[in-house]
Amino acid sequence: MSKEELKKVSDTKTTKLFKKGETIFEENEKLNGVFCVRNGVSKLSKLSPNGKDQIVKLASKGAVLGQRSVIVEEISNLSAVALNDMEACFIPKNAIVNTLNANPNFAVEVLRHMAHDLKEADDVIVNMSQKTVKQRVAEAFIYLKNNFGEDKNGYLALTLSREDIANVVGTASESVIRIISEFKKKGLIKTFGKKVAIVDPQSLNNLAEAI
Amino acid sequence: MSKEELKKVSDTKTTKLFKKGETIFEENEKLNGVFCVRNGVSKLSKLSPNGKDQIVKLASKGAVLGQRSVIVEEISNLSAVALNDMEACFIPKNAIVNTLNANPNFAVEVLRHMAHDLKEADDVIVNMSQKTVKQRVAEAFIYLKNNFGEDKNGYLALTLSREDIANVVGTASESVIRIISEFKKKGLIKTFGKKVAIVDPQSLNNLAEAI
DNA sequence: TAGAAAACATGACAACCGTCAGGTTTTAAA
DNA sequence: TTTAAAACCTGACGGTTGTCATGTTTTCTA
Repeated sequence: MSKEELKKVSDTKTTKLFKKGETIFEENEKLNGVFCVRNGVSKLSKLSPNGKDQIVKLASKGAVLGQRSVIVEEISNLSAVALNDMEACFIPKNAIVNTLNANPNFAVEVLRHMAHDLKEADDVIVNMSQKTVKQRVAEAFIYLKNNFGEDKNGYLALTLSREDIANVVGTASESVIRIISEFKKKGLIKTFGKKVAIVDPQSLNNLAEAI
Repeated sequence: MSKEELKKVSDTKTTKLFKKGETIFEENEKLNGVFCVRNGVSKLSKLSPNGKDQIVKLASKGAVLGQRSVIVEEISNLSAVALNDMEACFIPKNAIVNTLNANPNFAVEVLRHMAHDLKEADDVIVNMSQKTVKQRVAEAFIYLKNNFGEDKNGYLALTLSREDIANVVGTASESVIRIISEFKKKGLIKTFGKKVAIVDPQSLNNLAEAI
């Protein structure tokens, strides 16, 4: 969603706080507005019939949660949970709808944003179906580095539990744990508690992209 | 894309014909317009680094090909190939852009459509990552029935090669072949040449959805 | 701070699935 | 119609990955 356009609306709104682990909204919930992330990171996930959670997207500062469902006026197809303490402002549905109608450029802005999301989703589909679990874990680390950066010591700024990594990658947490220890042995990454640091980005990337 | 809105534009355009197997556009191609499917079915696929093609979507009558790329003004992230003889009309980029700006409702219509695609993509991600190949093949047959129907003899109206099914499901063609013969033995489906008919929809559905 | 709960870790094992290799059948083209 | 190519099919085999079981460490809370 357009930062400029949305800023006008969101600046008038108060900020809500969500603690780590708190649910922002659930799957199949009727949303009467969207949440604009000011701070922190949220996981957007969907429950599979087999009872496992699949994380579809990680949303951080600037991202808008629930816009898809609000626009098509459907119940949410995803649930949103805070991965760390979050600040987000709530924008009621009618504010969105009004702006969409009043400002023609706004719709196009939102459209562009959703088109981008759609492309990313296509990429995820290809990765999920064509790559091995090991490749996907490697890619997840690269993604985390590119999108959330590293702390002063070179560790990934966003720390996910093994379980969450498994839910991003679509595998079992045991597999993630095993792959992490394999990557450590090979000198591709290092860890400190739950934190992960990429040691050899080149090799990790080769592994993720290669045949 | 809105049928009403688009109809105004598309009716003024002549129809292009594509033979079975013919390429409509390729990945990384710069598109200067979109294709509106009048007849026939196209596969939209993306090449994975491992050299395999992943079919992301099947587009039939009423679908618009290339709109995502045209809207964000990027080169195409997918390639489009005709699965059978097709009729499609070409709508140049500027016609789209003009209509987007001129008609505020049009943008919202397109937005809704893209929001729908995005939800479907999310579902595909979950299926790909959480279901077994067997479940995905079962689901593919159900999908083909629901979206393209059956012929007078009860066979799926859209006949895909084993290879194409494999590319939809994200597996090897051998696996698809093996699973098809297993489904036949179990009385879930029957085949006639390349054609497939669903014999026991209930059991097939259970298999696709179950734990 | 102690105890409980959650997260992390590792081994064993079987099922799943991709690959290779060899066939047969179907399709398309000469 | 003959021939070549493509598609289909099956078996064998090994690597990958999910599951279960069990133990350790970390985190949370009373």
